[in-house]
Formats: sequence, C-alpha cells, structure tokens
Amino acid sequence: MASKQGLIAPRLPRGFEDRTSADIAATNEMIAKIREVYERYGFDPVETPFFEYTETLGKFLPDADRPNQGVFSLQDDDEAWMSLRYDLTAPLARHFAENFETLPKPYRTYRQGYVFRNEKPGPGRFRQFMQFDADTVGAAGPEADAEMCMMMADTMDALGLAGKYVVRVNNRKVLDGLMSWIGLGGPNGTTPQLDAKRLAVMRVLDKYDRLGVPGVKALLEQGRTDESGDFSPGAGLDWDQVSRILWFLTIRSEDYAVTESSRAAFNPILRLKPDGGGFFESDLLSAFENAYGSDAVFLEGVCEFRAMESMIEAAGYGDGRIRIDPSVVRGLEYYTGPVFEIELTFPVTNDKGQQVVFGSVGGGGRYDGLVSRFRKEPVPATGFSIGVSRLAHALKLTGLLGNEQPTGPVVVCVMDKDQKAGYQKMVAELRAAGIRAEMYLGNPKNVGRQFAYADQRNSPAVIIEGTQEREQGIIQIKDLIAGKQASRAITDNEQWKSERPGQFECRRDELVARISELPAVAAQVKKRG
RNA sequence: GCCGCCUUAGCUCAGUUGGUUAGAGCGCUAGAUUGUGGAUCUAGAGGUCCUCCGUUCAAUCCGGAGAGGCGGUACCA
Repeated sequence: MASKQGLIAPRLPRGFEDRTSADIAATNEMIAKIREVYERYGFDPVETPFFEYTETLGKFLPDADRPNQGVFSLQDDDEAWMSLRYDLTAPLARHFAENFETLPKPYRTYRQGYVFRNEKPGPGRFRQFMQFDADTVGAAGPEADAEMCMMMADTMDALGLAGKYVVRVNNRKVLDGLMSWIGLGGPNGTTPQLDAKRLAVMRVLDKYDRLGVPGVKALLEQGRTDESGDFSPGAGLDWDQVSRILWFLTIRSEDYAVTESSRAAFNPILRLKPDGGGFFESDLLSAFENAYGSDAVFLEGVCEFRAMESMIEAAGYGDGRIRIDPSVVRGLEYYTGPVFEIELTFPVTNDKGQQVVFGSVGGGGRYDGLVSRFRKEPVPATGFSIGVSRLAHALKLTGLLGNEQPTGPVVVCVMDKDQKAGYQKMVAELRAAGIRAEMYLGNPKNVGRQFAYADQRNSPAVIIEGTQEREQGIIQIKDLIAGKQASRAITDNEQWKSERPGQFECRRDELVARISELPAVAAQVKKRG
C-alpha cells in the first residue's frame, strides 16, 4: 500500500513484532534463567541455522512437489527447496545424524532461537517466535523422560512461577491402549478409515481441557457448534465408546481436589465420589490396568509411568508440580512414548480486559522415530520445548514480567560548544568505570532540551559543567530519579526551576566516584557485570 | 481454512438521517522560559474518515468486492 506522494507506508508484516529495549531486556532475563537450569542438568548448547532443506524438516506435501503451506519456503539456485525451521527438534535430528560419529552418546543438548510458522497469528501466537529446547538423544529409558519433566518444573520455578503451573504427563502407549479398548486399535495403516477415526478421536482428547465433557462428548458423537455459530463435524462414535473415553479423560480431574499426600500428586489415589458413585481402584495406574490391562502396548506405557513415578518422587518432585493427565495428546506426528505439557494455572487477561484461554506454554515428549529418517539404526530421543515468546506474552499480560525501560546512560550536557573535548573526556572516564555514558549529540541550543532527552532515555543523571563551574573546578550532578520524586510536591514552575530538585555539586575530579554512588547507576553496573 | 465483530489524527475514541470548513482527550512541535527534565498557559502541525468498484446532483456514511485488526473455531511440528 503506497501512501500519498508515492511514499511507502511503513508496515509491520502481520504476525511479526518489533521488540523494544524493554522487551529485549525482559526476554534476555528469561533466557538467562532457563539456560542456567539446563546447564545445571548437564546440557550443552548447540546452534543450527534458520534454514534447512525442506526434506530435512519433513514438510513436503504428500500429493504435490512443494512444501506445506505452514512453512516459509523458497527455492535455492539448484531448485532445492529450503524452509525456515518451524521448530528446533527436526534440525537437531539432522545435526545429530550428520555428526553421529563424533558426538557423545547420549547427546544432551539445549538450544534457543527463533522459529517461523506461516499461519494465522492469534493471541500470543506469532509467525516468528522464540523457543528454548532441551533434548537427550540416544537414551531409551524413562529416566530421561522423568528428567525432562523435572527440568521443566525447575525451569518454571526459576522463572518465578512456582505454584502457578502444572507439568501434565501422558503416554502415547496408554493412549494406544485406549484406542484398542474402544475397538479402534491396531497398527497404523490397517485401513485408512481406521487411521482417520483414530486421528479424529486423538484430536478431540486434546481439547478436553478447553471444551470440557460436553464439548468432547459432542465432538465424539455428532459434532459441535462453536460460539460464532460455526459447525465442526463429530467423530461418529457410539455411546459405549464415548462413555469409555469420558471415563478415561475424567478419571484424574475428578479427584484433584481430594488428593493431599505427596505421593498422590503424580499418581492420584482414587476415592469414592461424594455422592457415593464412581471409583474403587486404589490408584490411577491400577484403574487403567483394571480397565484394559490385557493390551501389551498399554502395559508398556503403564510400566513407563511407574518408572517415572518412582524417580520423580525420589527426587522430590512428587508434590503436584508433575501430574499424570490422560487428556495430554500433543502433536500427532512423531511422539512415541511419554508426552508432557506445561500449563499455566492462573487466568490470563488480555489488553482489552478479556479473559483468554492461554493453553500450553511448552511441552515435548519421546520421539524414537525422528532420527531414523536419517540413519538405519534406531535412535531413541526425548526432549521438550518452552515457548519463550508465548510465555513472555502471558507473563506480560499478567504483570508477572517487568516491562520497565532499562536504565539509560548518564548524559553529559553540552553547555559551551567550544568545550566538547572536555565533555568527551568526562564521558570516557565514566565509560572506563563501566558506567553507560554519552555526551549530548543533538542541537545543544538549550539545556532543557538536553534534560528532556535524558529523561526520555530513562537516564539516572545528567552532568552540567558551564563556564562558572569550570572556573571553580566543579560540576553539577543532577540525579533525575531523585528529582522526579521531589517534583511531585512542586506545582509552581519558578519554584521547580530555582530548587533544582535532585541536583548537587562536587569537584570535577569526583565525577566517577559521585556518579557511582547513585543507586540507579550502581544497580546498572552490577546488572551488566 | 471457516464463522462473527471491527477499521475516522501518532494513540484512545466521538460524529455526520447522504450536503460547503470532520471533532475531543492524550501525544507531538514551538513559545511563555537562550542554565534546568515534571506541572501550567498559549499557539501550531498532523486526516485520500482502510482500498477499489457501484448507486447518487452529491458517499467517510448506502451496496458489492478486497485488505488489515480482534475474537472464536479448524489445523498445529
């Protein structure tokens, strides 16, 4: 869209965002905290590029010779398709397979960076956003999965979210058992109709936390009409199948409220419901076994749950931070065992004051098949991802993430145009002491303008050395923060100017020492290391 | 993708039953104040009323199409 006079209208592409210094500071703080936890767990960083060959990402459309619409793609000189990465897992699989001979195994690694998805943006959903992943490649046992869950919990705690999230855990093998139990079992590819139906049911399970029992029931049967009047077709199951699924989904949610021992948190003990109806099994996993325990794949899943449980409890995480939740499904493509998801447990209100369903801010699981696309031998892997942009968005909306502009530089005012060398010397002294500082580079025609500039930069102080000061060998330091506080009591401009709130004088050679004493400067120096 | 609502100044929003010069608050610029950021006062700049097509003597307003925004829903690695 060209504006008048042929000028180009400056427009941000939809789904993308510019980040201010305040945003960057907040994000960096989050990243540093996450990194510290991952490194403490023994993970090392690796970085892969934004672009990969599209076949690496596995996102070619099945019927056409071009990439999926959801990814940003372009063709190289030799017509090979390249795509912007849409997650950090597929590139890791490529990196691992390509460097198989030299990497330590198990390979424990973390990486953080932007990923891109070419799809409709939503609240907290952008087309470019940051993820922070950790993965263990080459470890098949549930210890690795249990560790992922604990590390997610530690990360959320480190971000100051203790008690405000839950890591929900499920297992694909248990879900497969559920499919058998309702007559939709069997390996993939038996018949296309069966695969489609299984897929449809899994998608509905994933919506349980959002739509609840009535919504899930409608979608499993005839279909559902949403708030805008749009209709989604149902999976067409019969009542027997639907009631078994609902039992499976609600088995844990019914008794969140009645669990109090720490052991019960991961694997809740079932009780009779207050009305006397319902459950009699002693715990969730036994309940699963009693319901459809003959299925071999399912039994494997329960074994993995039990192994994870013993480690999670022994390590002290059995206090409710990590919980079994049968409604966790995650992506349909590559997960093969345990799957996890981090959910925020507090309400999120958007800029317009509406309560928004925020959903998951991270998740992952075991993907034993992903590396096999590149190598013949089986390579088990498990990992998870935190949506940094998404989490930051949620925290900002909730006021849990600071949005303050970082402290600006000390501004040395230009009082006499022929003294710029002297002002620059002051700046150099401050910088040598690790203090952010600059000489005012705009039009110095009046001091007020220079102060206003410093104010806008959120500067801690300005330095004033006019002819009078220079002749006496002194300088004026104006503490802008103290001055701002004092200004609240002053309404008269004459008084404001004559009182010079926050201002004091000192000898020229005390510049660095006196500036360093200002609390805002000290805090900044400390923060910058 | 599908459904609904919305789009007027940099921002938040009034307004015109279709009629000459479309307004407010905040913000911005300048001045009161050429050595003091805030506050106050004064003045000023800033609009193809989202775009295109149609109806009309006349469209920011009515009709159609499109774009963008928001919300829901679908898909989701």
